[in-house]
Amino acid sequence: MTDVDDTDLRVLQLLREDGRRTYSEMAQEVGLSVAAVKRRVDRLRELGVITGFTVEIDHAKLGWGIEAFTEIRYVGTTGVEEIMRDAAELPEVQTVFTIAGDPDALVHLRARDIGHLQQVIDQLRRSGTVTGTKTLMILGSRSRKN
Amino acid sequence: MTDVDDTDLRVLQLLREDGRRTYSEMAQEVGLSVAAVKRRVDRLRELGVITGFTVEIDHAKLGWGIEAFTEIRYVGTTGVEEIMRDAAELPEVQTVFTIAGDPDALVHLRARDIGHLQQVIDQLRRSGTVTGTKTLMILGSRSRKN
DNA sequence: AATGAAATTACGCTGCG
DNA sequence: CGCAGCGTAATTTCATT
Repeated sequence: MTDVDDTDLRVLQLLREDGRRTYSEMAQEVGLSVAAVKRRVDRLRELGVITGFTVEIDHAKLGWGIEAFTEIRYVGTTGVEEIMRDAAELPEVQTVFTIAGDPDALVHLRARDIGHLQQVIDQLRRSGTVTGTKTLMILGSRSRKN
Repeated sequence: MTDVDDTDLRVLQLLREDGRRTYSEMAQEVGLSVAAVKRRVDRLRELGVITGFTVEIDHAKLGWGIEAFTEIRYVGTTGVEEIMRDAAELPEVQTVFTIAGDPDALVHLRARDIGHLQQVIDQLRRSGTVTGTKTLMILGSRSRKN
């Protein structure tokens, strides 16, 4: 497959913790030169292991305090591509997961308030071939930090 | 609460697209000086709007091709903190979401293969006060890129 | 209070061994 | 992979509105 060694994994780990880490800092951590670390990161990008870098945002602080998952069921003729396209259009949709079995999709949503959430769910239900939804309200979450 | 203006939002958007963008590049985009953009980013970090930066990884390319959500139900006496702690221990657990109602938690998992996934689910079921699980296998996903 | 310009420091990048 | 040199970016300071 792809040959990624332990040093690559350590570099990835360091970048997961802080995606803006400097090469110099990582070089010290893994005991290589700055150039060597840069070459590894470049290579991981070319391999497609690293798909990008991004900022982590506290959406609640931006006034988007509501978070939910909505399970969606579609009529049997609906294709995966169609599901993805429909749902991923809305700005409130964080991620669309297509699922094997039941439900057909799981959509991660963010909204300003409950009213806004209801509006988004209504839009999802209206779009085409949806037969039903079930929404799970998220109270909190914890991602692995280390 | 927090005053975040349109320029801040544009900077956040630029950092969402590429978390390693230079201040110079963003400065040109938003029509401010490099120093002004840096100060805004620093301020957004202090406000807690920006919680960090990270790398986006194609886990399948690292041999973790299996992705799933597992809904978990607990006995009535189980507290939220306990749920978080138990589940977030495992390295296969990406994120633990606590849910209002039924189920009690939704856990985003990654594993190397189906056998590995089953092993992880068994561990979750064993840990303490779990009364039942239902696992949704993820076939694909699409996050909002723009 | 937030900005831009300038100066200093640090880092990114490339070619060569 | 490391080293070295040059260009670019980050960061701090200072002056301005």
